[in-house]
Amino acid sequence: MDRSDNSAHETRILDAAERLFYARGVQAVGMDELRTAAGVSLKRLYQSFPSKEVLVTAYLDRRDERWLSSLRTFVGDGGVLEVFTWLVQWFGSEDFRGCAFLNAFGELGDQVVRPVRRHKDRLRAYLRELAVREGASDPDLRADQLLILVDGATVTAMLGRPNAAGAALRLALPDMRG
Amino acid sequence: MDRSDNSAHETRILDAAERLFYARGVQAVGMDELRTAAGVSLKRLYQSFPSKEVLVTAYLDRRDERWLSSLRTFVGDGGVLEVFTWLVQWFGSEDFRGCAFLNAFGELGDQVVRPVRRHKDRLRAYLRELAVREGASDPDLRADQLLILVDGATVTAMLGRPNAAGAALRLALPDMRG
DNA sequence: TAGGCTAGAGAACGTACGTTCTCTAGCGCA
DNA sequence: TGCGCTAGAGAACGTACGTTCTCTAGCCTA
Repeated sequence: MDRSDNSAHETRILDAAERLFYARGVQAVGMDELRTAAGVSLKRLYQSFPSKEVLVTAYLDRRDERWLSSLRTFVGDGGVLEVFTWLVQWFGSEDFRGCAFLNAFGELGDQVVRPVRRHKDRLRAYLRELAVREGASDPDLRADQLLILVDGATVTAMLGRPNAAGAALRLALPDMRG
Repeated sequence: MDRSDNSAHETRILDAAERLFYARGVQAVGMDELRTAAGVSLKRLYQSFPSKEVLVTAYLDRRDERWLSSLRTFVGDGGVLEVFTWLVQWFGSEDFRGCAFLNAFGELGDQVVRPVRRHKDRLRAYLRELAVREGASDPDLRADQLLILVDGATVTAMLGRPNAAGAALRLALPDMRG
């Protein structure tokens, strides 16, 4: 079995891990259930990821990559308005359950602080780019504020408030109409 | 042993539960460690709270009560500025580790959704009072926005950004100086 | 065809933990 | 003094789960 097959297995494992960990939390999902969902043997699962902790980190890192690049692609040359439009779509998706990174941190604490912080740092860096692009007078403050609005809207939406993204958008762009 | 002694035990148990659950998460703390920290026997622990799930709910409900009444007391006749001043103090406290309710929800999901939602509903109701008091034209929207700012600042502060409360305050009161 | 390598299925192992049970010491009271 | 009640300490039980081990079937090669 060659390298490309191996990474195909890793992909299947990470797909299952993301679906299950995000939907139900890390500790609620056992390695055995994960093996079944991924359709690989326990042996191969442990060959690909030598412990659950390693798998959790890999899950978060890949989610960071994909989540941010989905956002970037959607926003394109746009700005803050497009960010919140993307959030509305995300919040409305069937399996939305808040921020995977905040949830993981609440559950596992220091054990995942590195990938969680990395994700939020990268998100903030992107928001700072947008702040610069829109000509903010203090891009660092603006980035902090946008991060607060994105995370605040996300956790509020998680608990079922329908209009979280809209309310946050009006704080981000107070001069908007509508 | 009479009723008042019993509730003294419950207080000791809830004190230990709050300290340990908040600091390390619910699943990371076993009933045995909790018993030791509270200084009661396992038998009494289970007499007071017949299962861990019941104890977790009681912990959250009591924290809701105390957290909100601490905020209310501090704010007094004041307004949004005082809310964020209180947040700054909270964020700076030694054992701050984000919002106990959001952390519990990330960890336990539907199992705690009732007390978590209850807490956020009560917080939003209080913020709506403040919105009315300050003469907001749309108190419901204003309450949603303040809730987003409070929660957003809390999770951002949890991950180590120093000025979260300040940045949020400037969104809440854009005309503030300083 | 024989031999050995690989991979999968799942049994097995060790540990942790929620919950219950047992044993004993002390105390109130006849 | 003897009896019974209570409470505490911690052993014990059952289960779940992370991780490793075993067994077997198939396949590649000489």
